[in-house]
Amino acid sequence: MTKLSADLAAAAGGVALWRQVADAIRLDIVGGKLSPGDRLAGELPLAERFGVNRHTVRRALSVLAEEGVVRAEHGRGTFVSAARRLSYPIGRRTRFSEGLAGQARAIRGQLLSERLERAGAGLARALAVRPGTRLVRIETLSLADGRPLARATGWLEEARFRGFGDAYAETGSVTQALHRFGIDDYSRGSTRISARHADVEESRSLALAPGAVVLVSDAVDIDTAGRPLHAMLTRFPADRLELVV
Amino acid sequence: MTKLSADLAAAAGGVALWRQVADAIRLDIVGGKLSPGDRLAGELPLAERFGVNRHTVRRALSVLAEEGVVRAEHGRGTFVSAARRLSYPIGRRTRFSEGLAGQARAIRGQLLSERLERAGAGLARALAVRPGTRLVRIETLSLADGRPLARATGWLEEARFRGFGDAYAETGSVTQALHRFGIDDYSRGSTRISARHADVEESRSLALAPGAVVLVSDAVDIDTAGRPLHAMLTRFPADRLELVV
DNA sequence: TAAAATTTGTTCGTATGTATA
DNA sequence: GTATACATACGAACAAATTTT
Repeated sequence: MTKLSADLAAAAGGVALWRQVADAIRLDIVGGKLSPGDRLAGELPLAERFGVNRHTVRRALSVLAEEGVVRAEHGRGTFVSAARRLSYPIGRRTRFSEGLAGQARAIRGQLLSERLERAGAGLARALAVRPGTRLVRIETLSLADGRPLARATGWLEEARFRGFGDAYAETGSVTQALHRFGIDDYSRGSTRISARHADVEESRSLALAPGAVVLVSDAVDIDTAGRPLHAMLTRFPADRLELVV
Repeated sequence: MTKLSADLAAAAGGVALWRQVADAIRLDIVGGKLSPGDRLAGELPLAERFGVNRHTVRRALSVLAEEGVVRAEHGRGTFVSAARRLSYPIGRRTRFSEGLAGQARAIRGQLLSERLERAGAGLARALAVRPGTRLVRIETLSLADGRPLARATGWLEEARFRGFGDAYAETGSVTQALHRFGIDDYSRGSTRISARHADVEESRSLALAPGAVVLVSDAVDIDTAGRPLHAMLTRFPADRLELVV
């Protein structure tokens, strides 16, 4: 492991050292190098490894402790408490709850808000409608065992899906809400994946560590005839979830 | 757009305000909200929009100017110079250069280093070999029109692919290097996608903006019989590329 | 049981970076 | 450009809990 002090302090101007150290340690944990129950190296060895002061390591560890990723025990050491990332499979038949079944118990989605919107150029192309078409827009949050796993924005044609938000709110699932509108089966059209820093609203709703990274999936679900049903922009916390293609 | 000062300064401790402002503006550009040639809002309106001091906006813009994303013209304003993200298609037939053909002209890969390694538990499982098997490990960098687009680490069984690094160095392409070893066709097995902050080495080799986000693809290529050929861990700059499934 | 070594926790001081007015 | 307030990072010491010798 290279030193951070000389290299990173210069390389990553604008990002505090304690945050970089915290990110590096969290990566070891969610990446599987360290398992729940494992004891981390001592504060001094860690400070040595990253080339920073012990205070800087302590601050990083205290942040990770607040996140619930590690816990410190006076006189004994610091231990890993959280587990590794969940895997969310993406393919032609992509279903959120089914994909995570077996990895988490209680998976449910909640409706944050619903409103009407006119299709702009991009959405019109994605949904194969004329620009200006009335759309239902829903904002949702999905949780697994109480932990936020996805923050999504969805758009559907209002003419066909008036009241979709209510259906989602009651069922907690896109698949079941679509079922209420007579869609028995659907599949995934395209999925575009990118990544960036979480914005303010995402940090809050996903209960994210400050400055965290989100995976962004920009996707369209289509019916069996290939017609677009549902465009969505989903943000996943990158340290809790990975996408499997 | 919400204010950053009150919300983010508290929410994203450890990340300087000028960096958050720079990231937000860069996102508008690579996300397509602003196009090359467009004029950015003035410094004072921007300061107002983000709820920060004008000096803070100036620092953000000067960083973006150093990256080559915008250029400031004395007395006229600040203009967008860089283009939006490239799209890299991922599917059963995934080929790096083919996937980007049409979006960039000169695409080539260069070999950074090659060495021998013994398979650990994870690699052994991915390549379907016994732990301890001798592997060729190659470190590569791919560029499109001179801009670094991917930093990859690849592993292949040494018994079959001795000298793979040389073949890659000469051809600049995995597909062509495999061809030299008698592999006429191959396809993509699994692909796991995650995201995180770039580490020191990645920041350097990909010429990344400090504190940047990388998309990480952990994938295995298989031959027509379904046997694993090539395990790879590829890091893409999230603000230059998106993955399309 | 007792002493020594480890490890986390706390308190000073000082220098530099960040952000505002 | 200057001044001010706060966050960041380092260094040295000491205290308290725990394990090892």
